[in-house]
Amino acid sequence: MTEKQRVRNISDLARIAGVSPGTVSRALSDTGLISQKTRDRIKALAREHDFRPNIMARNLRIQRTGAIGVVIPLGHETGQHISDPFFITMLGLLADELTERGYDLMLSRVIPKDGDWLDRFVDSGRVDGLIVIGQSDQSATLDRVAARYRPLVVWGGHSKGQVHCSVGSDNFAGGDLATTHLIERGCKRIAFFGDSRALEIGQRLEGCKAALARAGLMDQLSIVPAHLVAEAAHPDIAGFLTSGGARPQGIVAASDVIAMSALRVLAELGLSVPDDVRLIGYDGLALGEQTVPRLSTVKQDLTTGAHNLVDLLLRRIAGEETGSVVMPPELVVRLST
Amino acid sequence: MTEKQRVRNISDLARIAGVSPGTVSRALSDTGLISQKTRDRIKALAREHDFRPNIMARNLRIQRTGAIGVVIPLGHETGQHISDPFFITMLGLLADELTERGYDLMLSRVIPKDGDWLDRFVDSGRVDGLIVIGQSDQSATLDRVAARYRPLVVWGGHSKGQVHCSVGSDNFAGGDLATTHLIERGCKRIAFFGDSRALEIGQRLEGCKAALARAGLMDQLSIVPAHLVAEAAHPDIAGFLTSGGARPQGIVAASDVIAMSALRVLAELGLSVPDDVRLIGYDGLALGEQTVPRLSTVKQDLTTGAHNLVDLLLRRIAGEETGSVVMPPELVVRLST
DNA sequence: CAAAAATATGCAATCGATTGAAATAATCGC
DNA sequence: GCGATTATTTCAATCGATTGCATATTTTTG
Repeated sequence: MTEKQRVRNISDLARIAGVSPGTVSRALSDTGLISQKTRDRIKALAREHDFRPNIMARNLRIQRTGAIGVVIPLGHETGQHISDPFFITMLGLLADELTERGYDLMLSRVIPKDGDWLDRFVDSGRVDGLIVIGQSDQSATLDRVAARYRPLVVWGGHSKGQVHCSVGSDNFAGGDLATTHLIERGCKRIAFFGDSRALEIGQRLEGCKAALARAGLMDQLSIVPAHLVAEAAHPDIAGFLTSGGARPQGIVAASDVIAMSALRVLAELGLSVPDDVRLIGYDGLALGEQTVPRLSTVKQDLTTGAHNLVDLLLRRIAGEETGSVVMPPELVVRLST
Repeated sequence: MTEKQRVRNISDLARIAGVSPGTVSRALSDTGLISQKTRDRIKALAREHDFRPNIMARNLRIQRTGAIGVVIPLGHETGQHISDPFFITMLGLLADELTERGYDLMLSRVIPKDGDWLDRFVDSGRVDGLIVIGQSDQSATLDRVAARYRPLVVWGGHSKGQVHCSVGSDNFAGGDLATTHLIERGCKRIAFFGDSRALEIGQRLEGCKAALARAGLMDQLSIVPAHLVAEAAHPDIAGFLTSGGARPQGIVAASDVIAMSALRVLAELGLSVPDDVRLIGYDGLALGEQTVPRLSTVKQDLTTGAHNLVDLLLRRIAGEETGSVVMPPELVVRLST
C-alpha cells in the first residue's frame, strides 16, 4: 500500500511532497532558486513514482516545441521517393546532429502542388525551426517564406540574390571538377546526365559547360535530362545510349544514383567502365564504394553539411542573423574513370 | 489600415468576429453544433488574417499529440547507422502511411546502452504511439515495455511467447526459401552471412538449416557472422573467402546490404556471380535491381508491412487488442543465382 | 400565438507546467 | 538580540484551445 495511485501531474507530486506545485517545477527543472535539499528530495520522489512532467503543457507555457522539422519537397520529380539514398544519408546525419543538441526530428514528405505547402508547415506551430532538404524547383517559395520566417535553412545551392539561408557545396565548381577530370583522362565527347531544372543540378551543368568551354569542347556536349530516381533514370539513359548518336567517351552524372543507373545500362550494353566509357558521379555517397567498378565522384561533405545546417538553424532560432554557407566539393577518383 | 495587428489566438479572432472564443473554436473545428452561416464567416475571417489555432494548446487540451514516434534501436551493432538502406526504405514508407492518416512522424535514433531507453521515450509524452523498427537484441526490453504501454508495435520477427506486437515476414520460411533455391541450383557447400544474435537473422539461419537438413547437407554449412553495415561487412566477408577453406558454391546473405558487400568482394577476387558462386540476398530492396548482376533475393513486402504497422498501431491507440502479423516472404529470382 | 422542441451561442472550468512578485524563513552583522 | 540581507517557497496569473452546461434564439407545432 506504499504505492499510491498514479502521480499524473506536478500537483499530485507536490501534494505528496508537501510543497507547492511551483516548487516541484523548480526542483525538476534545474533552474531557479531552490535549496539543494528539497531539490534532491523531490527528484527522488519523482523517480520513485516514475513521474515525468507533461511535455505538452511545458511546451505550451514556454512556447517552444523542442522539435525541428525536416522537410523534403519532391517538386520537379513526382516519382521521387523519400528513400532516395541522398535524402536518407542527409536525414540520418541530421537525426544524429539534432539528437545531440537535444532536439527531436519531425519528418515530413511534401509534394508541393500549391505554393502553400511551406506556409502550412511553418504556421502549424509544431516545430521550432525547419530544415528543407533540396530546393528542387521551389526556390521562389523558399524565398518568399524565408522573408517572414527566420528559423529556416535549406540544403542546396546558393544563387545570387537568394533570400533564404542555404548550406551546400559549390555546385559550379563541382561540375567543373568532374568535367575537367574526364577531359584530363582524354575524354572529348562528353554527356551530362541530369535534369537542370533543379537548382543544384543546373549549377553543376554550368560548371561542366565552363570546363568544356575552356578546353574548346563545347560543341561535344550532350545533355540528357535523366530523372533522379534510379528506376526512372534507367530508360532515360538507355534511350540515349542506344539512340545511335556517337557514343560519349565520358559521362558526368548529376548524382551518384544516376551514375549507378548508368553503370547498369552500360553493363547491359556490354560496355566496359572505364575502358569504353568513363563515368563520374556526384555526391560521394557510401553506395559508390559498393559498385563494380567503384565509382569516381565529386564528394560533398554531408557530415559537415548537416552540422552546418543545424548550427545555422539554432543560431537563427536564437535570433542571430546568418549568411549562407558554400562548401568546397572534393574530387574522389576511384575506378570508374 | 484594414490590417489590424496580428491575430495570435482564438480570442483575438473572437473579438474581431464579435463572438465568443468557444464559438470560434467550434467554427474552426468541423465539429460541434454551430450555424453554417457563422462558421463560414469565421472561417473566412481566419483565412483573411491567416490565423491557425495553436497546436500545442490544442494538444494539451485534448491530450494527444498527433505524432507517432519511429525508433530505430541500434543494439548489437554499434556502427550501424540510420542511413542503412533497409531502415530508410521502411522509414519512407512509414512516413507516407502516417502522413496519409494525418499523423506526423517523429524520428529517433537510439543506442540502447541502458534498459531504460524505451521507457524514456514512452513516458516523454511526445507521441501518441511508437513504432520500433527492428528488435535488434532488445526483445526483452520490448516485451517489458509492451506489457504496460499499449500503443507500441515493432517491425521484426515473431517468436513464441512474445509479448510485444510485431509485424514482419516469416523469417524461418524465408531462410528456407533462399537455401532451397540454392540447393535446386545445384549448390552443396553453402555459407550463411549474418549475425544471428539479432532475432530476425537468427530465424533466417534456422530456416536455412532446416532446408539443408532436409537435403542432407547440414555438414556443408559455414556461418559467417557478417556485420549489417556494408563497410563493416566487407572485411568479415573477405576474411572468410580468402581464409583458404573450400569455397562455398552458394551464399545466403542475411540482408541485401550484406549481399552487396559480398558481390563486391567476389568481384575483387575475380569470381563470377553466378558462375563461380551463387548469391542470394534478403529484403528485396530497390538497390538489388541496380547491382551487377541484379540480385536474387527473398522479398519482404515492406509496403504492406508499413501499412500493417500503422494500422495495428492506430487500432491499439483506439484501445483495441491486436495480435502480431507474420507475412509470407517471396522468392525473387534475378541474375545472381 | 403560445408552448415545446431544436438549434446556436456564451460562460467558465480545464488540460499541466512555468514564472514574476509577494511572503516567509534562514542567516548575518554588530 | 534585532533589524537587514539573503535564500526559499508560495501564490496566482498565464500559455491557447476545448467542451459540458446554461442560456438565448429560432423554428416547429398544435
